[in-house]
Amino acid sequence: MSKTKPFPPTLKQLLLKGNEQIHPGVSVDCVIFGFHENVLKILLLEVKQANIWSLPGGFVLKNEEVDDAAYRVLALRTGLDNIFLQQFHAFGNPNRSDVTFHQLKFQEYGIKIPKDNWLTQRFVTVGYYALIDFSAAIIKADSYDSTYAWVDVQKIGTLMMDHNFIVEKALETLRTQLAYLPIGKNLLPKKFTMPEIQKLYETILNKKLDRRNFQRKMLGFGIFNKLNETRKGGAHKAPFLYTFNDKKYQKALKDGLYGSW
Amino acid sequence: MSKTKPFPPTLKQLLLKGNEQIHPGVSVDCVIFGFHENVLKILLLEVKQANIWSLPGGFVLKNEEVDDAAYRVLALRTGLDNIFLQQFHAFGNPNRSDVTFHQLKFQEYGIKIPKDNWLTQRFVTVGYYALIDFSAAIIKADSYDSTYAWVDVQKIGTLMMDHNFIVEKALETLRTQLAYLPIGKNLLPKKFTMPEIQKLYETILNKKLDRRNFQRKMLGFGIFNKLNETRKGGAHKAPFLYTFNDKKYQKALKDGLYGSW
DNA sequence: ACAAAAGTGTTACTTTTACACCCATGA
DNA sequence: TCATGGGTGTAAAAGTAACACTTTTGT
Repeated sequence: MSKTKPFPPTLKQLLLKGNEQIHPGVSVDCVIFGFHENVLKILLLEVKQANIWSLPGGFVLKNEEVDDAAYRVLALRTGLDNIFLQQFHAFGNPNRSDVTFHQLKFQEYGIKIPKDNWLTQRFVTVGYYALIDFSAAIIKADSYDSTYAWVDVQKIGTLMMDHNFIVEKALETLRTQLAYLPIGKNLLPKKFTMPEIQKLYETILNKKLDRRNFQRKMLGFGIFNKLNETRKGGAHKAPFLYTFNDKKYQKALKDGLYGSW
Repeated sequence: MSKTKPFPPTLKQLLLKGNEQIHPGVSVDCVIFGFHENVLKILLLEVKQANIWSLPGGFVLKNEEVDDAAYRVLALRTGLDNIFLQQFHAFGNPNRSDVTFHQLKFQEYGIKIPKDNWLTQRFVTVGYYALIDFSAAIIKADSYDSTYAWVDVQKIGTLMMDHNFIVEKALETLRTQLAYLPIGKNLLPKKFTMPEIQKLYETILNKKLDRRNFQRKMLGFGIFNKLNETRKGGAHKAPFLYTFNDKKYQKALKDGLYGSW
């Protein structure tokens, strides 16, 4: 500890009185996906003092719906509201506790967290994944003064605690749901091209798809509007732009893309 | 209160010291499916004093994996071990608290639960569903002296708190997973006939299926062994018996039944 | 012998896959 | 003018859906 910063009252309050406002033993963690330059990325925060990266997460307030806690975290971090956010799994490993994380955080202020403080107990965390429009998000690091980064899902290093596992599970869920949910709306800008959404699907599935069959299938879902504009840019024919047909998109979200059986 | 029973020390301990052993604010609830006489049923417990039915559930111990808590509840209730048990959703409504339930329970012993006791706070519950062989289960009601019943999923009345919602969600999950998981192994006896498993599928999907197409599809999965025995009984041709091919079943559980994409 | 339900196969239809040629764009 | 990548259509293959007659069993 080179220098001890003044302990912010809010942090102190968190430590001593947090348990009065915070639902005990439960947290939320968000795997926030964005798609940028044809790469699927997730938003990570760095715990500077601990020199380790983690998922954006937070506590659940007493009297707060757990889903709302996740929305709160998402809005706090991205400035975005009204987003595709989906719970995918609860993680209940008995070793999941943020002891090291919190100790390092508070250590910075010359504070040692007392034994048996509510903060150091095991937290069961509920995992959510969000699909956001990369270009619309304005990321904020948190009061714990972390920094952030968008990291290619293919190149994620070692994360805090079981966060790598959580990301894996989120990806797995996303892959599964791709088959029956209209993914893309929130990951892509309003107007997008077929090659763009195809790239998105290929990235998520980690697999090349046939251009023509992909387009036929996608259009077959009937959830797109074809615009009379093209996106110029490359040394090739300019692809058409599409938007999601909101009404049909909402229906597909509810009913799924296939009936099966 | 006609007569107050002696307050059992274990219950008293639960009230006063439970928070020392129990992970705060989190519980598990199990939707236990069984298939009997061609009807899909779930196991419900009656809270006698409250005259209301509920899902079998329980607390999570400190240092206990949440999944293990669900296994514990399942084993406690059914005597069964090594069962298909799957987490499907966490329920975090801020109103979910067992206040009435617990009050009525303790009232029976002439005890009023103090305000702010750990028992009466909101619990976030993690929902699990299990598929069990109805004929193999030996059901135990719990120390809270409830009684139990297997109830047709089509005829479930009003349950405690949000338990109806939990059951709905479990059914929905089961329906979705039917498309890519080999359901049936745990719901059916070791040997079963095509008409039996078809009935099971029809019940879960709430839809009639074509006998011939169903059989072709099922057998196409390659996870059954056809036996040289038939099940006699009705005034009609005796259907053949099948068993699951364990090796291929396990593989299908892991990889799913289709590849898609 | 009759009613009830199971065994079995074929044909039409739909969906998926594989594949090739032409066209607009920017360098 | 050329390289790049997008637009488009068709034929073969696989999978799904629809459908009828025969067989076994118990009464």
